[in-house]
Amino acid sequence: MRSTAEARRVTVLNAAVSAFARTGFHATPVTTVAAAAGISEAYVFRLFSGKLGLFVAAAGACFERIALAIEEGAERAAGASPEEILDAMGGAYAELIADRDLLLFQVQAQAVTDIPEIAEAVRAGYRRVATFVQDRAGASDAQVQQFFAYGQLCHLIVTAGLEQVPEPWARALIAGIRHP
Amino acid sequence: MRSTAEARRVTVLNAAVSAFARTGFHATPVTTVAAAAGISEAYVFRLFSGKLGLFVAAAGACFERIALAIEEGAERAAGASPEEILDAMGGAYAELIADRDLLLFQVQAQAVTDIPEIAEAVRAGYRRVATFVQDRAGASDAQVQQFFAYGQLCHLIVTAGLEQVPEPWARALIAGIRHP
DNA sequence: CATGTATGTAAGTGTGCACTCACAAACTAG
DNA sequence: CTAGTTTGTGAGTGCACACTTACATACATG
Repeated sequence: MRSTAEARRVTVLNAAVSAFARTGFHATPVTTVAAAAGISEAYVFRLFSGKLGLFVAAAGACFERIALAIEEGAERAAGASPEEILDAMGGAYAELIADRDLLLFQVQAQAVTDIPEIAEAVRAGYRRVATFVQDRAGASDAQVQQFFAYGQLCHLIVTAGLEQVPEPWARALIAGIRHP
Repeated sequence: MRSTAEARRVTVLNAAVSAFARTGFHATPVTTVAAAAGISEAYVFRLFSGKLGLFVAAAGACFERIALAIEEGAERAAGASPEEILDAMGGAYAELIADRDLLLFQVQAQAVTDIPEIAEAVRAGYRRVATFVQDRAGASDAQVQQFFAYGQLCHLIVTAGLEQVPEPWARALIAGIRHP
């Protein structure tokens, strides 16, 4: 035994988040994930229940990492006002998605919510993050809503590549957003 | 000649926006679009330059309809304050995406921006809408940004099916958003 | 060492789908 | 009527990819 199955699963999930982030569920062959993880395609199918199971597990890993980062951000602003805590959470999130994999994976997951298992995974992910933001920051409904609205705006900025667009409309959409 | 090629193209594009909205670029066979348009798959390939050409043309049609709706909304609030014009535009947009095809198509398009032609089509679409909002409403950068941020929040609400979720975090994200 | 179990893979199999081609029917122009 | 153009399709072709099966190799335990 070179490795335990559980350790392999972690490796594969990291590769899966990256691969699915780039090309999405349907356009990402399992072979690509397997190659990135350094194992055979057949073994991926033994470790996860089909491509769908792999994607759902990757979604879990993705939101897990997001939730952890936001919790960490909240730690740094412990005891401050809701606005300051939200700001710290936003900063932690901005740092986390600098490499774009986690952001793009969310976009890809939202695009395949016609598959019920994925829709449920997406809801579960946002449930975890949203309830935490609401409880931990002590933020109002409107503040939580705003937090997620501008988070979703980041998705547009990154997928459309607006950082590279010098025109005024693009600059307006980017203005003040951290790190897209 | 039953119909002219140009008329067929319009029919096919309507079918394409609907079909791609539901299952996305990679998971939507051209056969599905052809069947919905009532013609053969082979003829779709003659009318458009491949599946990619069809998707890009559908994106054009999608943003065209969005732009028209927003312009119409602006008409109704002609001469009012920026806030009121933005509100009228938002209302017109909310009406338009009641059937969800146009909203879901945008989500699907954003998910396949790794294909350069699609990325450019997405940018062109948002360029048109954003510049119009900015110019016509006379809105500040921050107002335009907010307009799009809450528009993107609608994408999340619809794809994750949050209207059906009774939990507090979901209610907070939906609160005050028109018609999702 | 023998037996059992977990880790790992090479080599298929079947299917779905993008795209093509040869051909047909309708319409137009002279 | 004939010749040419446009609209339209049925029947392929080839390839990519999800998933399986049979088999190999490492490690543990008695």
